[in-house]
Amino acid sequence: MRTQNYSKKRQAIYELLLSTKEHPTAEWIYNTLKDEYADLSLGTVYRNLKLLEKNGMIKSVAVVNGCERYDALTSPHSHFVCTKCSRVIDVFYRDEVPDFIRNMHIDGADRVDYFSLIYYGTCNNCE
Amino acid sequence: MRTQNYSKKRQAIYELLLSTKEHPTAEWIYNTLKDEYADLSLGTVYRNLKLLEKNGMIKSVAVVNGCERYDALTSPHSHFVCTKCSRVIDVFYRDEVPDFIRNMHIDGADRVDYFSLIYYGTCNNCE
DNA sequence: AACAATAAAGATAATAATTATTGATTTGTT
DNA sequence: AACAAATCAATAATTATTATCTTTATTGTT
Repeated sequence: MRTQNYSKKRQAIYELLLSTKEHPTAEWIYNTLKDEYADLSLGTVYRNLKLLEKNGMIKSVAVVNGCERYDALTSPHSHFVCTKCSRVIDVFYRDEVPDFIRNMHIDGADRVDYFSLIYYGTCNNCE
Repeated sequence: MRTQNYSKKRQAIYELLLSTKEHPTAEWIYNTLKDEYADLSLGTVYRNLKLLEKNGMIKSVAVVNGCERYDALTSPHSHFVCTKCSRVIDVFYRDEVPDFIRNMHIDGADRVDYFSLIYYGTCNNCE
């Protein structure tokens, strides 16, 4: 039987995403993995990110400076984006918040599937 | 005296944004205005959007399908994005929501300046 | 283990949105 | 009117991403 994720490189991309809290870009993943996989190509990274996203194994959490940022942590949480260094940090909300937000009436919407809550500001590293 | 916004075209871009709830892209603005301003160029639209944004007169509210969407309504509110037709709809939350969110503790953040809350789903038009 | 079928990859070209450059034009001030 | 600064159009350049196409890797079956 053919499993969903049998290729070495796809597996490496997924595991790298699982192991980091960087919420990396395709470029970052490519640069990180090309030491181990010398023949890796950027197109492969993009292709597999799209594929993993479609399978629900990873999520695109934000577009920062025109670059898509990915996360293998798919449980509901939000993010903080540093407007100086573009760092993306996980934010876990208390249970009440999603309910509060979820009950919002939206005029013109037929069905709400999900929402994205992103904070912007300055991170610790940027003082 | 030279006011901040004295050029005809910049004024037209700003007023168009004020008059619509489309949350348009640069392209949309360009196409809408080029009837009246035959010699308008797309670069001018981009340049002035950046400028108006820097002046705080407009806001970038989301990136939908890789396109930046702008809004002249700068009072705090959030948005609904239709994942089928890319329509962007204003969502006005109760006053408590910002407070509730603002009190959230974010580990790694030094200062939170603002946040963005975006809902995704299907709009009325897309049934 | 070998083979054929299929999936995945690399290399490269193509898109698409946005930004930068440059030289001409408009605007406000003297 | 003349001058300087701001703005613009046109165009070229960037940058992130996607598509194409040929080759290589992986899998299930014999």
